[in-house]
Amino acid sequence: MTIHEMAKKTGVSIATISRAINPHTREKVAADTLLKIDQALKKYSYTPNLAARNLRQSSTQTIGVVIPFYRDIFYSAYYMHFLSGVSNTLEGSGYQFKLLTLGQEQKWDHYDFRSGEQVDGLIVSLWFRYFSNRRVLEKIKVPTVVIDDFEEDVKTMFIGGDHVLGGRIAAEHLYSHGHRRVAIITGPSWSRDCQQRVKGFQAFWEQHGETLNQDLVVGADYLQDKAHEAFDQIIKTDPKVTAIFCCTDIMAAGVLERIKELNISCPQDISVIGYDDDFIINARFPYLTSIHVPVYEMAQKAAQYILEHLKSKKSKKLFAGTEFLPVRLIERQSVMNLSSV
Amino acid sequence: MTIHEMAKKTGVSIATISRAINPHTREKVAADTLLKIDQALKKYSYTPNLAARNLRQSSTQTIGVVIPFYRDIFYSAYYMHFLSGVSNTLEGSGYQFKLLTLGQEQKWDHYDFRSGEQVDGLIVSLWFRYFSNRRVLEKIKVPTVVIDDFEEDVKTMFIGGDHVLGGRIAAEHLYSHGHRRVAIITGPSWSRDCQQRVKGFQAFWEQHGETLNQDLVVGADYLQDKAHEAFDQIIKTDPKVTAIFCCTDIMAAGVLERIKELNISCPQDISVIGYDDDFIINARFPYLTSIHVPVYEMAQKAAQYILEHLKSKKSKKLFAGTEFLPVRLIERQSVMNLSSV
DNA sequence: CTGTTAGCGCTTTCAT
DNA sequence: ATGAAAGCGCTAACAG
Repeated sequence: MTIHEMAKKTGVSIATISRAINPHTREKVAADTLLKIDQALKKYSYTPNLAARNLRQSSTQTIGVVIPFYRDIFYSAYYMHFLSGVSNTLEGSGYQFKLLTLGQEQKWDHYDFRSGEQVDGLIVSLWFRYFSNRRVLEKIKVPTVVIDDFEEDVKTMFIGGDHVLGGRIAAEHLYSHGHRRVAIITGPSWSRDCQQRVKGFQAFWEQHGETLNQDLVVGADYLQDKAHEAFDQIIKTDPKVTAIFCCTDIMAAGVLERIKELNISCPQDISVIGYDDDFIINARFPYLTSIHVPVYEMAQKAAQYILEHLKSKKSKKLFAGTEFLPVRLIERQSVMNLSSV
Repeated sequence: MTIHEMAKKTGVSIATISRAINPHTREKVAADTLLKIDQALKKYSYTPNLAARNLRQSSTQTIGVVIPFYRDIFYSAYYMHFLSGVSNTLEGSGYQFKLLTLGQEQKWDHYDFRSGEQVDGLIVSLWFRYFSNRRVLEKIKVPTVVIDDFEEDVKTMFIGGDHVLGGRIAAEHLYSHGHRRVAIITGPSWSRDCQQRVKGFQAFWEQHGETLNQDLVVGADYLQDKAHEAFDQIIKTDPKVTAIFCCTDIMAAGVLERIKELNISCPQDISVIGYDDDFIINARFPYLTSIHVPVYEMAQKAAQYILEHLKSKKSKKLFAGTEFLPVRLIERQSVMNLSSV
């Protein structure tokens, strides 16, 4: 069923059919003609050929979602929340989303991010620096919003969590619970996210007249196993540490495991606070106090921005800006209140 | 950059450019011309307009993946494995995949599953009967493979787990560990999956001269909470039950919770065997013996079938058939060996 | 080996 | 309010 066939069936021209099937031109066709056409459309269950439409309009009505596609990452619920957010805001907008999975960086080159090509807009998750190649981002020619981590000098919209705030919140929670000798387990050095968390934490700490022993800020590369060692090192450096701020739930999980191995207990002997509010980790250690990052909302916002930009075709140039959404503390039972003792 | 512009730049015709950019026609172009063209392509970073190509070839080079998109479901790792499987087999095939999320059934009507329209093929997950609307499936005009659950009379390819086998394996495991008084917690009555599991279990049981008290086969609607009640009912019916086969890990989790509440222990006091080998549940109850369903492989196979069918354009008609992949026991520590006592 | 040409199905001026 | 016609960028059949 093409538009031509429909024209023949109804005895009008293809132009009229076209007007009838496009919401914004429907009013230009007479009511009775419309009726006739609609009936025929239903009768022959006609649907327009999108490729033709896309070609003609140089747009695809789909926005691409780029995420790294490795087992470990993907199985965290993080991207599920992310996809839900995108999906739900796109629903009913007339836009679809297409998942562009990103195995190796080289795959980027296969995509050509021009308008009307494959996608009209893009939401890119740059959780891992590995993938955040400026050269690639600069090639993109459609409105893009970057999630999670960004390149300072690339002009795109960025939406992320306010991790300075997160670090601050963690610090405050520990501080208000009477902890003074604390340690931090952070991620790899390139991780801007972790830097921010640590920064926020330290800022609070110093503002309250405490000094943080820099030897107690140890990295564990986002790795659960490495957190074991990090914990050992911390304990060796200062056996009297009462709390550990882990920049990632996965590393917190490592600490919790190690703690169990060593037959000491959390929070009685030592407090732990995580970051990410990771569903999976939370299933294993349902008592882990953590900082929740609003991925779902981030995704929603990202999709909304792109939608708005696409609909108001005023400016051709890509928008830019950064937005940091507040994170919040999820208090569970892994932090001991020392003050009340 | 269009093909015309490239033709002008290189001084050849658009036909030659077209030949050069399509792998299967490259050999028809002279080596030196090819060189010249390739340089120009790179220089101007030309990429063909997919909409035009799709229109011309009536194909989209993308296959659609339809999954229900509700928070609870989506956050189980099940669909992550599923997507990984699809993604990985599609990688390098020239096909992309597009995630079609399915909120309300009505959304189906928005999609028009004709070849060259939006997708060239379809992988549909019908985990929930709710979504499996025959009318809709029959509308689909591209090669389709259905995953998880199927309509008996709709002619499509189906790939699922062999759940009769799964039930059998569970039964055998319990039996060989000396259990004779057992109960089953099953899903909602419409669930074909659960029916099969129960069927397999019962078949084994009867083959070994045992009779299964039908009052001990209770439903819990796939719900964790309802499994609490189901457990209570079982215990009330027969306090001497030694093992429970749960048709779903999520229901097993409910049982495990209830057991803990009642201050009895698994497997010492009662054995539990789950089904699905659910990552999330396994994080919480790492000792739960369960039946693993090879989702990843199912997805791979589904993608492969579609790919094959698409590449050999011999038959236009959709293929059909059913394939049940073997499931396997993942033995952990929730089943007590009564024989060795 | 290369070029010319038709046309995929649609939207959109421009006439009427 | 409707129709005629151009053309989006590409591939494939045909001719040379």
